[in-house]
Amino acid sequence: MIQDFQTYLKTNAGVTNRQLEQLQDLIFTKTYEKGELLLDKGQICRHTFFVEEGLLRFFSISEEGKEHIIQFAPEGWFVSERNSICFNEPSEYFIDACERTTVALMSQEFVEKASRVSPQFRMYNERILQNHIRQLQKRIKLLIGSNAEERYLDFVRLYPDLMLRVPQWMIASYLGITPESLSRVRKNLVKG
Amino acid sequence: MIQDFQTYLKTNAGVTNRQLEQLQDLIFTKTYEKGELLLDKGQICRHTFFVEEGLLRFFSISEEGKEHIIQFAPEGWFVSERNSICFNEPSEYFIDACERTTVALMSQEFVEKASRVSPQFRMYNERILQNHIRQLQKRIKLLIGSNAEERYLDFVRLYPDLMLRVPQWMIASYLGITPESLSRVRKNLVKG
DNA sequence: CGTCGAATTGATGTCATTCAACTACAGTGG
DNA sequence: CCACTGTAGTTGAATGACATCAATTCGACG
Repeated sequence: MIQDFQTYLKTNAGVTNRQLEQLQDLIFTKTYEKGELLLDKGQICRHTFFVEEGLLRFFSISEEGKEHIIQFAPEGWFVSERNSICFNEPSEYFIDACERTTVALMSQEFVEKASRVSPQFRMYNERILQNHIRQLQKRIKLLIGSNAEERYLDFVRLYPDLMLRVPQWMIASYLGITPESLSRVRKNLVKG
Repeated sequence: MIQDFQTYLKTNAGVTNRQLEQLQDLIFTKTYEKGELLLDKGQICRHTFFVEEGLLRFFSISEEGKEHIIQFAPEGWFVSERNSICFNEPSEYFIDACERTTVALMSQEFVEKASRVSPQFRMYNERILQNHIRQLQKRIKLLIGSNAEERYLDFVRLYPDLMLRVPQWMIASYLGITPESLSRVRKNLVKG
């Protein structure tokens, strides 16, 4: 599936063709190979990424060297390191590509100009933030209130397609358990 | 400590006296007694609450009847159920007062008008959202990557004053562990 | 075919939960 | 003023969930 950035803005945010024209010179896309880093820890993050095709992964690495996946971003999703973008601090997180991925790059300049020329964009952008908060809160609720099995089932229900696209150990890392544990959870579900 | 809403907007968001004047008829405050509900599950949330004095608690209750605290809101913090406000859905969460609490009520009408008359307010409001997302991401990182002790230490470091204001079982509920476990974690820290 | 990473499985260990008993303390009513 | 009650917090013993470590299998790919 491909999700063209400008088409997305038109259909979902209600941005008009005229408004888009004014933004043309600030819209860039870029393709990253599987495994390639879009953002390294310590870097200042300059863009919000919109995924047109492929899959990104937003994660941290603990002192013991373990990866913890905070978020997946498939087609039609946004990711960025807000610490870094808003407050000009070095990133605490990594972003890389789980598959060959094409993204639209939204600089702060783009976001500001788009917000100025398109009230629809500004509104939609805020909606995105609100929605993101909802999701994160729900995830926290699951993490503090549910066991591995329930969290896995919720993941499957929410992101059925990701199931098929990401290796199991990444799902385990997203759920906050070990790959071995996830394997056993799955085994239990099949026979149970 | 008291955090007057209008003073807060002036100092932190850069809202001017003139702008505030235009908003006077949309600003209301209300005081809730300890234990009183500000938002019940199933209700539609009509306001974002700004805490002027006291302490609020944003939480859910599982099927087994256990409370899971998603967020605390002491003086100078905002809380709301975004599901409910933005998308007009019945709330999945509760908000209640841990202490006698005075809040400023921001209706959607207020937020919209304030955003119109005060670009500073609009910008600040967006910053609040961005910052909220940062925090939630950090909390998720802790929940999937750290054990009870580390999460507790992080909590103490981040919210030293809350330590003294909320009962231990609430902190446990926030950390995603049982009160008994938290008691043991604390015991270990003292002797260790 | 051989290699490498992903996934499974078993044995064992660790951390947190559960259940129950007990202490401490604040509030209530006699 | 003291007994009664309820809630918070602590502690112990048993259990359960998930982690760890090690061995094996599976499958993709050069």
